[in-house]
Amino acid sequence: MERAILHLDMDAFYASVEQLDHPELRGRPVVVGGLGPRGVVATASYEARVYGVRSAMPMAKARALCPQAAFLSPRFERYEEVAHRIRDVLAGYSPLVEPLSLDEAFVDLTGTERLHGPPGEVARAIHRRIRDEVGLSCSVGVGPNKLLAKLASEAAKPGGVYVLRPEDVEGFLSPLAVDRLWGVGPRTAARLSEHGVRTAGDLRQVDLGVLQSWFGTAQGAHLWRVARGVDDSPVEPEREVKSISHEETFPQDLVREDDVEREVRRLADRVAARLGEEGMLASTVFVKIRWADFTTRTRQVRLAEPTDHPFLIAEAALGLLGRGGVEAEAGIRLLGVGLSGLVPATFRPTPLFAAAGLPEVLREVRARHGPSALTIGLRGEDFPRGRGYTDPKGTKGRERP
DNA sequence: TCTGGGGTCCTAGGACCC
DNA sequence: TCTGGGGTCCTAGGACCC
Repeated sequence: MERAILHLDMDAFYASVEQLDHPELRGRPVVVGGLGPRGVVATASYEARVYGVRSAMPMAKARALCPQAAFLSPRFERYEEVAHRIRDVLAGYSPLVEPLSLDEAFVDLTGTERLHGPPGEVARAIHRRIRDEVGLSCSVGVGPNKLLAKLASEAAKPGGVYVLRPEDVEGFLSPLAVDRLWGVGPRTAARLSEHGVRTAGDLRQVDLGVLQSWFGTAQGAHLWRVARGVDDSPVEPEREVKSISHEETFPQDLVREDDVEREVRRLADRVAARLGEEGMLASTVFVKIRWADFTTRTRQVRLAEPTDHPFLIAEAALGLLGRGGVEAEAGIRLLGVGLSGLVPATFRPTPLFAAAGLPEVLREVRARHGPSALTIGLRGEDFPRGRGYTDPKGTKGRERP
C-alpha cells in the first residue's frame, strides 16, 4: 500500500521561540548558542543568516559577522515546552508521530484520509495551526516515505508546504546534490565526488556492486536506495533510549589531575541521575576525552553487573581514564561520561553491598530540595572497590595526591 | 574563528568457544 | 598433533544526524 508520510521541520526553532517570547527581538538577528569562549551557534534566525551566520559556527565568528545580533544562551526547558505543544497538534492527525529532535517530527498519515482528508490538506492544516496556535513558522513536507518527506520539507523551507507525488520523485531527486541525501555527509560526498558523482542522478547511474566495493555492503546498499528515493523504514513513535551521556568542553584546558577527577565525578553524577530518572541501569560505562590538540579518544568497559550508582560509574570512568594516561602533559579540552547497555531497573540484581540504596536517597533529596541540594563529597577510597565493575587491566590502584 | 552536545549506526579486529 | 572456520561478545573509532 502506498504510504503517506509527513515531515515537520520548525524554522530556526530556538531563535524563533526567543522572538516569540521577546517581541522586541522580532525582525532582528538572533543567535542562540554557547556564549562562552568556546561556544558555537545552535540556531541563527533568518535575519542573522543574511549575514552568513550558520549553525555549528564558532560564536566568535558569528559575532564578527553580525555584531548587532542578540546573542542568547539556549533555554531548553522552554523549547521542550513548545515542542510538546507542537506534538499535541500532530497527535490530532495520527497516532504514529515520531519526534526526531525538539524541532522535527515524522507523522504517518497512511490510511487517515477518510478521517482527516488528503495528506496535502492535512499538511496545510498543520502548517496553519502551528502558526495560529503556537505562533511559529514551520516547513512541512509530504512524501511516500520518510526519506522523501524530509527532502520535501527541505524544499518547502522556509515556511512552506511541499507535497511530493510518487510520479515526480525521479525528477525531484535527480538534480539534488548528494550531500542533501540522508546519510551522506561531507566525507561520503567528497569520496563520491572523486568518482565524478555529484548529484542523486549521477548516483543512480552507479551499480549496486560498484557502490558496495567503494563503501562496503551496508553503506553501498544505503546509497543505492537513497539515490532512488527508496526507504521502507517505519515511523516509530516509541524509540528506546540506547545510551545516556554528558560531556563538557571547559573554558580553559584542564591540566591538574585533581581537577580531572572532580569533573569526572560531577559528570558521572549527572548521567547517573538521568539514568535513574529513566528507571534504567547501565551495563557499560564509557568516557570521552579530547586533548588540547583536538585529538579525541573513547574508552569503554563492561561492568560485572548493571548499575545506576554514581560512585561505581565514576570509579569505572576514572579507571578508564587512568588507562589512557591522564598524566600526559597536554591539557584536556573536553571530558565526557556515558552509559550504554541500558536495562530496566526492574532487572536490578541483588545488592552486593549496603550502600546500594544511595541512588534512591539522592533522588529523593534532590526531588525535595532541588538538584544542587546534595553533591557527592566522598572519595573513591571510601567506597568498596573491586566488586561492582570489571577492571581487566588492574589499573584501579592509582596514586592520589 | 579554532572547532558544542546529544545521540545512532556501522566497521573492524581480537578474544573466545565450538 | 595441527589446522580451519563460524558465531558471538567486546572494544575503539568514525561517519552522520539535529
